[in-house]
Amino acid sequence: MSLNPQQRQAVEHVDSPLLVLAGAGSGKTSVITQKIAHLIQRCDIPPAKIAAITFTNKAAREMRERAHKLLRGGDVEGLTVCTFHALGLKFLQIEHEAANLRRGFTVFDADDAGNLIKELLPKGAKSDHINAVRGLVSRAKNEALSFEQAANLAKSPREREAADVYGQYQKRLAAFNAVDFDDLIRLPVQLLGENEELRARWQQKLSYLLVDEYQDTNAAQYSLLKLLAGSRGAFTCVGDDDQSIYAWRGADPENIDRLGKDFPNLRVVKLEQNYRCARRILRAANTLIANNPHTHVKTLWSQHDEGDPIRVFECSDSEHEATRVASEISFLAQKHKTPWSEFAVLFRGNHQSRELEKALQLQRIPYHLSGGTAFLERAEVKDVLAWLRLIANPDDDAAFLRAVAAPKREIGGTTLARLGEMANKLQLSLLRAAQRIDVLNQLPSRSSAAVDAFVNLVAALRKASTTMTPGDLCRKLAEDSGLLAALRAECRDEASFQRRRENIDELAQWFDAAGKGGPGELIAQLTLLTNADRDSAGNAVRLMTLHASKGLEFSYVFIVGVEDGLLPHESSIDEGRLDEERRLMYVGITRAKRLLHLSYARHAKRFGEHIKVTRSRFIDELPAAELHVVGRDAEQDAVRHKEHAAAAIDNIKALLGL
DNA sequence: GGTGAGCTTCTTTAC
DNA sequence: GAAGCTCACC
Repeated sequence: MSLNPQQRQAVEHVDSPLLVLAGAGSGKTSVITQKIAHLIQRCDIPPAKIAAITFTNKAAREMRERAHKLLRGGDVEGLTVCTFHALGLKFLQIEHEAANLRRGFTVFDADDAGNLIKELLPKGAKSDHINAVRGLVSRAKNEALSFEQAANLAKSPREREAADVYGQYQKRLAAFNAVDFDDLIRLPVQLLGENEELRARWQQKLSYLLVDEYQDTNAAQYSLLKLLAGSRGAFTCVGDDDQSIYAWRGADPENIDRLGKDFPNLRVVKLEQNYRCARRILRAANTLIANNPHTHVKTLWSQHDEGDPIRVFECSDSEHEATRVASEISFLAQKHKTPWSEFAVLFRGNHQSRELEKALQLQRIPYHLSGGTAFLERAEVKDVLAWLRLIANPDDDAAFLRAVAAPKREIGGTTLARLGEMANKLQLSLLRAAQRIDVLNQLPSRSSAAVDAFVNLVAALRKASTTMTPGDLCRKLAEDSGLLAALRAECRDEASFQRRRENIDELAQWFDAAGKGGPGELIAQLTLLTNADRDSAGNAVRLMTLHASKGLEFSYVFIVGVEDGLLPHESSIDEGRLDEERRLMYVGITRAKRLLHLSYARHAKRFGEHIKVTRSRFIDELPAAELHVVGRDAEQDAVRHKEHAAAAIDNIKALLGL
């Protein structure tokens, strides 16, 4: 692993803050991992005092693996490689007292948070409205504003309303002994900002910080970086303004320029040699991104071959498109003897994966859907998690409400409303209120017996939790709560019951593997994970969103749904945010090492209706000379592919002896 | 208090 | 065209 002069500079410069402007495929992960090695081996910094921050868990895992490979053995003991959010969580778990949190506090996921906001708004509020408020609250938090500050800064009635909701929302979170994702950054920033002793201690704890995907930091994350780094400025930020694709969640690429102002001794290194893409792919990417305004001009170049032209598939509809992509993958994999894992299919929205999965299954191509939170969103997994949350944190009302109905135990809306009222009056959480005899006595005898039975069950499990591992607790609770029995009754056939049982078991296994920590700590970590991070993908075609693909590379990349309305997305067109959509396309294109496929459908089904579709304006922005458009005769091709698919079904039937 | 028929809304993107 | 929600009925 040899470094070019710029990369070497980036690795060896440690005397002052460093910003690395790293183009796509310019080897920035190598730079970061090599720099970790350099800091440990040459600068004698203990690994436990180094933190490398990434944006996705997937990226964190990959970097950790590469660092381990590079350093071998115990040299990496204690090294922190995680996301900003995971770092914030770790901080809060250690400093929970300063944050006014009790041990085992809950991290609300986006769903929990959304439900809570919905509750705080007048009943029957439109979902637009709810989302708008939720967005505004989140934005205020991403700017590390307290609700008082947000109220002072509010300009419109809507912002004032949101600030007001923000205040109530925080009160509820505090009552639940819970935080949300945004708090994982905001609270550490607040605490470090106002508590000098704490700040000094953490600055002492961490001697060097490395931040990947720096262009995606928001105001709160930037503050966190500054607070942790302190005046020493012992950090390296690596980023690429052309790959900034998270403005919608508060990322501010201006943070790149801010760095130079806040740290006048900042050193800047540019990495412009691309080691990934064939030249034609790189030319296409450069041409596309040239349509965006730039403050930092980079010119990416590559020593690779020209490569094949970029192929553009015109399809009749998304089913046709999926079938065609699957066929092409099958064909290329055989022709070039390439493992499946060198293929990726990228799309704009998660819902687009369905059709692709169907087509891949039909052609018996192994695939792995990454990103998304499908696993954690399964009903049975959420149920078990709700129980665990409630056991770890008796004030978690959201968990109470889910657990109490999983399975059904004769406690319905009326009883819960009554219980909620009394809990409110007594300023207690639902579970604590339900534990009181005076409260139970106010309920009809049948209901109070049911509630009492539930409370006792939780107490028994809670007691059990002190002597068993979280994994075993998981299994015990699924049994004792009656969840498994209800699941068995609910499922029509044995196979689907087994599948769902396995999901619960997988959760238990995750806890077994996660090792140390009480259930509360572990659930909090789990909440931050997405599907991609749970299991190794093995030799399978990767299916993921364009956002999730950032930082990865594949020999063969297919981008599907390259249509106006999808990519660029409708709402981005409406709000005039085309630049970010273009960067998203740029990210997708630059994932490809050898061959890039773009495809679009001419007809689509939207909300059940058929509509006509125009191909993406971004395709027209690509240099025509690098493109090879295939399948203009889409209708005829669709028929061919349907026949192909039918034949595939026959094959499977034959194999199964049907 | 639980259940199913019929209604609406929904599609960005992620920690 | 699915998932979630409301409301009437058991």
